[in-house]
Amino acid sequence: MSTSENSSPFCSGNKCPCQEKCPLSSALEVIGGKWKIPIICSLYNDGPTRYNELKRKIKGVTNTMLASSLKELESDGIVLRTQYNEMPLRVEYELTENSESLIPILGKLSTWGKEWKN
Amino acid sequence: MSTSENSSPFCSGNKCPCQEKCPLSSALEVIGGKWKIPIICSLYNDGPTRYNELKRKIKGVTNTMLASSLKELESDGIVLRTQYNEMPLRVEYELTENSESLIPILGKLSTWGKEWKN
DNA sequence: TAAATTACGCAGAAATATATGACCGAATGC
DNA sequence: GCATTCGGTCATATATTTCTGCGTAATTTA
Repeated sequence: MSTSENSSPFCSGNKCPCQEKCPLSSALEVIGGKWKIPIICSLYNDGPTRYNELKRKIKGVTNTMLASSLKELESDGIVLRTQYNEMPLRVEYELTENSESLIPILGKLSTWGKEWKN
Repeated sequence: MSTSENSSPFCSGNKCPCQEKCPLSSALEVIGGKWKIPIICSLYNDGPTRYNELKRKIKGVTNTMLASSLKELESDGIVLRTQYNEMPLRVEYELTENSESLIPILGKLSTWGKEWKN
């Protein structure tokens, strides 16, 4: 079987197994880690949420992890941080429009996960 | 906003943010880790492959990681290990039928990853 | 006869991810 | 006056993941 122009559905051309970073691995890095999915899920379910509210909702998360995960999600364009300079300070996190295209994919992965467990 | 019967597309009912393990996180555990995607990708592209051939194709992988990743994928039902008692020993790895439903989802995640990068 | 191939296993080290608990300054409620 | 809330930061500790290098037994190749 020659790896010609016929490219894999998820790896770039015949470069796979991935010598260079394949887009799938990149995508998995964005949503990987212990707390990213719970964060995305919570924001999707409840809309804009303040930091401490998020912390209360996501059981077990620490300040360190919540703050760093939010930062990564923000720099990856999944989460939008909005700061209102009231007193006390109000900061709200929500999903970006860009991330909307990700949700149905996660839904399918979730369904697969359910079925795969039997 | 009350979290009633209206359930999230990828988390189980109103249990999310995930107190119990959500199926999406479970799914991500199956394909997570540094080498799982390259392995799945290689097996998908090239079909049944022997251990050392796989090792040559997946650049940078060590015996420890390749062996342990293959074992996990096998116990998760993604990869099938077939041993032929010839001399020298021949062992072939390939994707299971069960895993076929996963491929198009990974494809979409990959597409998302590509677009997300711009 | 020596070297390479086969499919890995193992111990220990290094790198990365995650957790713990204290702390910040301004404001508010008791 | 004291504790709490706001949204985090920081240093350190632990846990998990991944890497390094070596070893195996049978067999084929040079």
